[in-house]
Amino acid sequence: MTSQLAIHLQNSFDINHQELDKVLGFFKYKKVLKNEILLNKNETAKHLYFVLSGSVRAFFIEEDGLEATRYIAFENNFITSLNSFIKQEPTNEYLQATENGELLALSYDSFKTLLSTVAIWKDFYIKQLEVAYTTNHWRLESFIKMDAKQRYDYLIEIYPQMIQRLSNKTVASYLGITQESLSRIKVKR
Amino acid sequence: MTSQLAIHLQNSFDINHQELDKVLGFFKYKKVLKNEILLNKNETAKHLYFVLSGSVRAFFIEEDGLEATRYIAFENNFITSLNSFIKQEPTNEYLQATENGELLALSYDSFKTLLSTVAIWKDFYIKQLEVAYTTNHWRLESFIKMDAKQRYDYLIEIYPQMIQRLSNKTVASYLGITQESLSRIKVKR
DNA sequence: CGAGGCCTTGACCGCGGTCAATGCCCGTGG
DNA sequence: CCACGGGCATTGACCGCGGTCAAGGCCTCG
Repeated sequence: MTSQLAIHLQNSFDINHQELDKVLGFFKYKKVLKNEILLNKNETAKHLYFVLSGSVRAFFIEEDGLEATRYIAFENNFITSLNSFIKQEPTNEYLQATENGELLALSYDSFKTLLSTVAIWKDFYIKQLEVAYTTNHWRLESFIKMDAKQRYDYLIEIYPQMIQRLSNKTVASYLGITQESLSRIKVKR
Repeated sequence: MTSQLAIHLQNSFDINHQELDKVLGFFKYKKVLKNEILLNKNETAKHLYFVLSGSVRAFFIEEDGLEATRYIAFENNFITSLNSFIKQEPTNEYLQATENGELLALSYDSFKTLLSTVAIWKDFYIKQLEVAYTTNHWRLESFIKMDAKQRYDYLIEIYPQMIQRLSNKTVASYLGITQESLSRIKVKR
């Protein structure tokens, strides 16, 4: 089950077989059901997940009870509550499977071990941080310069799978609007 | 002039004198005037700046001509157009001094050299990425869950210097609102 | 087959943007 | 040193996007 991750890593890094085996050995397979919670608010993120199939989202709940989705990881992407994972402090967000699927989980301890024992793992981590930063940066920009309809149109262009595979409720919470607004936007196209 | 940076690095890292000297040697001193542009849209970010005094902001211009400020660095903080710097691709934002001040500039080539020759520099870079990610993450969250007045109140609490030292126009563009709205918010307090 | 969650539609409203006018501050040059 | 000009701040009138509340229909799953 780790071959999918192996391919992913080899595509991104010049990693030799020894290193690869050592890295893969630390990941644990995990099956998840739609709506299953992987991490709760106020807990500390103890795992970094690699999505083999299905999808996982990170979201937080506002005072008024509305959900806001920060990030959704599909196949071959990593996800965790990064702020919490980095500092090993309690998180303010939830991780939840948005479809039935399969994951590979890397514990924080294993992550640290890899950082200090496998040289290339530092480069991997840097790459992850760069991607996470870039993604977030782009999202912030889109929130500032686009209205809801523009964000929706752009999402269709960039991540059509998000609209196809997820509920309107989840998509709306990712766009930062209510279900009702999303519903109205869709008829206007 | 590099002693200020030396202190900053020693506070954050277990860096020895050899490494420190090597690192400091790559930074170049630069005096800047208020409103001076350090990087233009469509250029590639060739430097990472450390702010000795004054402040520098990163902003982009929306289609309608409105400015949106992404980040403002005060004393003892680093700034660049990170997406552009990482990939050495053209940026879509501007870097501008918001006060008269002094900087230390590290070129991209020097940065790469440090990454491959000074082991601890990788840790420095990881730390920078983590901080940049965390800052951006927090900003995105504040845009989603707070209205303009709440963001302003929070800014006063967290970065009072921003309101004290910068023009309303700049503060408004950082809050993602117009000058007029900021003006109205201030009388309401 | 029943129940609860999701989606849609309508009525209403408030936050923040737009446009415009005026006043103020400050840097620059005669 | 003063006069001028341009950018910045404030205030008012107006409006539109998107949120809120409510009702009704549909789909899914137990």
